[in-house]
Amino acid sequence: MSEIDFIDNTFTKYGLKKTMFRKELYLLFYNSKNSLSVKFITKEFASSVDKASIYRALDSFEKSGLIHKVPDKDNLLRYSLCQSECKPESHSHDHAHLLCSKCNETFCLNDFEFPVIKKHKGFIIENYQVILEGHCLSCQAS
Amino acid sequence: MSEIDFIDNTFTKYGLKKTMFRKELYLLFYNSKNSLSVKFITKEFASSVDKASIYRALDSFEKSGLIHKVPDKDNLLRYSLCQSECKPESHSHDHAHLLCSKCNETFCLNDFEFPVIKKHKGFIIENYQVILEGHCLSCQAS
DNA sequence: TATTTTAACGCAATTGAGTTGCGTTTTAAT
DNA sequence: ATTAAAACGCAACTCAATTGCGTTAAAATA
Repeated sequence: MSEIDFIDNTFTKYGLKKTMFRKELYLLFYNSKNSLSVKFITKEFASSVDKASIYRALDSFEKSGLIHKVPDKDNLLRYSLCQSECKPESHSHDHAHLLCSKCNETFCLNDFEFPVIKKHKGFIIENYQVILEGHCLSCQAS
Repeated sequence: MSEIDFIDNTFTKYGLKKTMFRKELYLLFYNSKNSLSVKFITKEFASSVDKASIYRALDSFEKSGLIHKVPDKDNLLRYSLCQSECKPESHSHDHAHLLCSKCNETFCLNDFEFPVIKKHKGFIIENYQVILEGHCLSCQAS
């Protein structure tokens, strides 16, 4: 299956309208190992796409379960492709995120194991968010 | 020791200038069980204090090790009193935070234990941030 | 294929949290 | 009492993110 067909199928599956820009945006996520910041995406599309369209597309991708928000040191919007199957109303992102304090990049640690606790001192815990701050591989070398 | 004396001592200890507003702000933290948002603080001081002064005071409190940032669902600034002894350049906040998705309140879980991992797949981990989303005690009743 | 419906788009204006510059006031040091 | 330093109020500003609206492109229907 070609790249184009793959995207078409994915968009059909998730009920997304197939516009030029949105297909290219998805491709950007697909070809990227890490998460993408709005700033990066904006640069990538230069002046060809309005920022409002970018924000709306990201929002729509997230709502449909294609991408998910990832934490950012400066509290800016940043997204990453969902690894597992996510649905509009049920994202399952119990994986941890690593924030590299040198390059400021965010990595999804999909295989990071964390003890699941449902209750703590009466609190009912439904969701985890684990952020690990440290140094990524490429930043240790330098 | 009276409340006033206590605040005076604390400010002397942390090298903070004793202004009327800052002492009241500290008292607000001291008398509050949970973390405080800037919005709440602003309302509390109504129009008597400028928002710039609030932001500057919070910043100064944090830098001196009196309060620490806590996560917020909407990524807004929110602070909480440091429990343990913190110093300007060495905050130790390895406790988890609970975000109640009903009342949107944030709680410090100072006694929450989690495994300390220094390395994961080559990443060097220096700091943790654990956020538990769920329901607090008072919101379970309703 | 032509027509209608629906959602995405571009553009401009707006929001709102947080910051900064600056002259003035208050606190602390001398 | 005088001087130095930090905090204050006010206004202007920054910048990410959002919203309104008329236009354009994609999907549904005839």
